[in-house]
Amino acid sequence: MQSPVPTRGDTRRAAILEAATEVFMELGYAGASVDRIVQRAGGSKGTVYRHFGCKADLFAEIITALVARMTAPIEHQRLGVADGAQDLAATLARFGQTYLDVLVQPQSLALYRMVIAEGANFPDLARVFYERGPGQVATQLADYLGALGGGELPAAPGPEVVAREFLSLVRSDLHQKALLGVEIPSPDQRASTVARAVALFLARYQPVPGACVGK
Amino acid sequence: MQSPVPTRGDTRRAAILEAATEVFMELGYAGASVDRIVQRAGGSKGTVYRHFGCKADLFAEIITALVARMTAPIEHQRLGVADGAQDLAATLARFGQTYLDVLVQPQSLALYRMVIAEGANFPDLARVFYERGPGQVATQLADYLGALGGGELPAAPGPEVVAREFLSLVRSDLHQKALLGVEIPSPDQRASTVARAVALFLARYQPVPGACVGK
DNA sequence: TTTGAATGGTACTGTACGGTACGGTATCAG
DNA sequence: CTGATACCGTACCGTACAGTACCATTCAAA
Repeated sequence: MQSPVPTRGDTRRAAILEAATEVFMELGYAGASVDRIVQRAGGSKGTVYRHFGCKADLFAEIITALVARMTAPIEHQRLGVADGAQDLAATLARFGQTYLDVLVQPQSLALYRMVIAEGANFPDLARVFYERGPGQVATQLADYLGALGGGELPAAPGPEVVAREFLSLVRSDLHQKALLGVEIPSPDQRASTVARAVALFLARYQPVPGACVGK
Repeated sequence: MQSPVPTRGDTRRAAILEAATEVFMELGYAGASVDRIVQRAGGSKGTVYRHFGCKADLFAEIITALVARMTAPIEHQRLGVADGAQDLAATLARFGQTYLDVLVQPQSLALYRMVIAEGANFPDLARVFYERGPGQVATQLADYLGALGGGELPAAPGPEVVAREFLSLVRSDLHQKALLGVEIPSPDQRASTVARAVALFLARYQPVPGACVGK
């Protein structure tokens, strides 16, 4: 990938990225000044512009890095079909819990706020954020559900739609409230929300064998 | 309420409010300059400051007005229990459809973006927005569901939680995608999403009489 | 018609920002 | 040791912004 021994430039670049990430997450793109970033990173303004060209490019690089960092714990959840379908409930619960925990952590909230706030000024960035972030998570879950086969889940609307339904149940309104700064949900709240999402989801898509399937 | 014949000050004030609303919704709070608002409203800068004091106060007044305007079509849906419970599906569908249509219209999206973007700088405003906006809608639906009685809906988690589950199903990920500017959902998409939300919701909470209630 | 308040137009102040220029200094390869 | 390159510190430029000051004009009430 890259040289194992970081040059001086690499160190400086990393320090600027780290400081800028913090400042951007605290103040947003418009609210963060380059001078403030330099102040936290140490060093000089010219170095920032030599490495990143302009404030917008620095921002773009940070956002894409943050998306990857945010989705990492979720993508790391390898949704194996081999476990068998009777573990569907447990798998969904685990996946949903990780998803929700990631969503409401402060860094994710700051990232969401930045992308939503600057979406009009950085349309490409907003698209990349969605595709590599929420969209990717939905696709991951959809692939798992699709691989389970039609035996368990009715393929009526396609696994993508079903996956998005589940994820929206998991988000509930906790994500919205957290985004607005109204309330950060407690771990208990999150756990019970996930549990209810799984129950509601399976009540529809995994009827007990022998039960009457409505309509 | 107020004098039926508007004074000159009233008309001027209204014109400024209208122009400022447009500019704020297009450019956000930080991106909108007072000069730009004056340019669109006509008149002079001094008049703006005489009527509203400062930019932040003007913004606050506009946000609260927008919340009321946004929720009006939803609150206007009087959820009557008298219709009987067999119309639960139709009621939910109608309510959910109105809710989703309102959510993805450009003005609502602009409002959400502004509040999320400036939530850190206007924490009180964010709280008011949530309580009088999404929170109020959820309460409205919860009151209806609660009034239906335990016969139809198991009061297990309380109607508030159940209402929020339904609304999150209706939002699905359409609201998120629209907020990010990735995709404005078509009327067909919205309708089918609402239909699926109702079906999924009722499959759990309104089992066909005589059917086996899982667990 | 007169009088006082509200308005329009414009110029202004102070400040903050993104970005650049430049001289002195540290780092590293040859 | 020598040269080239990157870095630091700082000063600077142009611009944009929120908010104020001032005066001529317009409006509405008496």
